[in-house]
Amino acid sequence: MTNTTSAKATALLAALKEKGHRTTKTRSLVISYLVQTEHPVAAHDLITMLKKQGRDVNKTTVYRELLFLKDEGIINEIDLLEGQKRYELADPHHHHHHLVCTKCKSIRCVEMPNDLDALEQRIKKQHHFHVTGHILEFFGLCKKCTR
Amino acid sequence: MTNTTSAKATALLAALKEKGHRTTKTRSLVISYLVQTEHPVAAHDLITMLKKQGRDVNKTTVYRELLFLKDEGIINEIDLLEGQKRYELADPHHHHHHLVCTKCKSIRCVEMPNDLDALEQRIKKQHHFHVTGHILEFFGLCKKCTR
DNA sequence: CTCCATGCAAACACTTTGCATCAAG
DNA sequence: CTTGATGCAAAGTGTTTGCATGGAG
Repeated sequence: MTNTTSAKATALLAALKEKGHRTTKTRSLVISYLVQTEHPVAAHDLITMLKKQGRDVNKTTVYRELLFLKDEGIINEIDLLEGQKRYELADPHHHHHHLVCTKCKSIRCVEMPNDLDALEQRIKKQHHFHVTGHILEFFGLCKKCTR
Repeated sequence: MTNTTSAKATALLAALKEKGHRTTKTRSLVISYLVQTEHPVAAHDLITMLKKQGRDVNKTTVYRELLFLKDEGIINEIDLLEGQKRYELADPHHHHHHLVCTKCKSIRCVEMPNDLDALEQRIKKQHHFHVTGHILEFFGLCKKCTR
C-alpha cells in the first residue's frame, strides 16, 4: 500500500481532469489504491485505507466517490453475497471472475477470456435475449482450506 | 396463484413435519408459492402474496421463514444486484441461471445443465480451488425491450 | 470567484434481534 | 402442556440525501 501514484492512476486522473473533474487528495488515493489492488474492495476497506494514509474522510465522501467512478466507467460494482458491495477497476482487457472461499472468505481473481461467448450466443438464439454482461462467481474451498 | 397445495409442496411439508417442524398456514402458503413460482421472489413479494391470501403476517415472520427454509436446504438465496435478496426452490435437477433485463427489470430462468463443468475442472487444476457452487447471471435486454 | 467536492446529520431500505405471547401437536 | 412459530418494537447494517461549508482551478 504505497503512496506512489502509478502511471495508470495518473492517466485516469488526467482523463478526469480533462472532463472538468478535480484532482483531490482523496480521489488520487482511491484511484491509486484501486489500480494496485488485485481484489475487489468494499467501501469500508477504502475508509480504512484512507485513514491509514492520514485522510480522515467521511463515509459519505467515499460512497460518493465510488458512485462517481462507477458513473465514469472507471470501476465496476460487484456483489459476492456478503451484504455489501465491492468495487474493482473496470478493465475490459482483463475480464475475470472470482473464487470466493466459503471458509476463510478470501477472494481471488481468475482471468478467463471468452469463457462464456458460446453460452451467450446460445442464449441470444434460443431466448432472443441480448446479453450485454454477466456475473460469474465461484464459491468453494481455496487451496489452504482444502487441506 | 391458486390456493391448492401441490404434491411437491405436500411432500416438503411432510418431510419438515417428520423432523419435528410444524405445518403452519404461513409455511404452507410460502412453500406452495415457491413451488409454483417460476422466478425468484423477494421477501416483499411473499408478504404481498400472503396478504392477498388473507394472511396479514408480520415481515419478521417472513424473514424467519425464509431463513428457516434456507437452513433446511429447501430454498436458495440469490442476489441480482437489486439491493434485496431473492429466493427460489433449491432444485438440483433443474440447475439454471437468470436473464435479467436491465430495462424492464424482468427476470427469466434458463436451464443449462453441465454448462460450467469444464470451467470448474480447469479451475481445480490451475488454482487448486475446489468449486462447490457458482452464481451466473446474465444482464442485457429481453426480447420485448430489444425492439 | 466559481463550482466541484466534502462533512455532518438525518433519512432510507432491507434485514435481524429480544422478548413476550400464541398455537400446533 | 411443551416448544416451535409469531407479532411488535427496536436495533443494526450498508447506503443515500439535503444542505451548508470548504477548497481546487
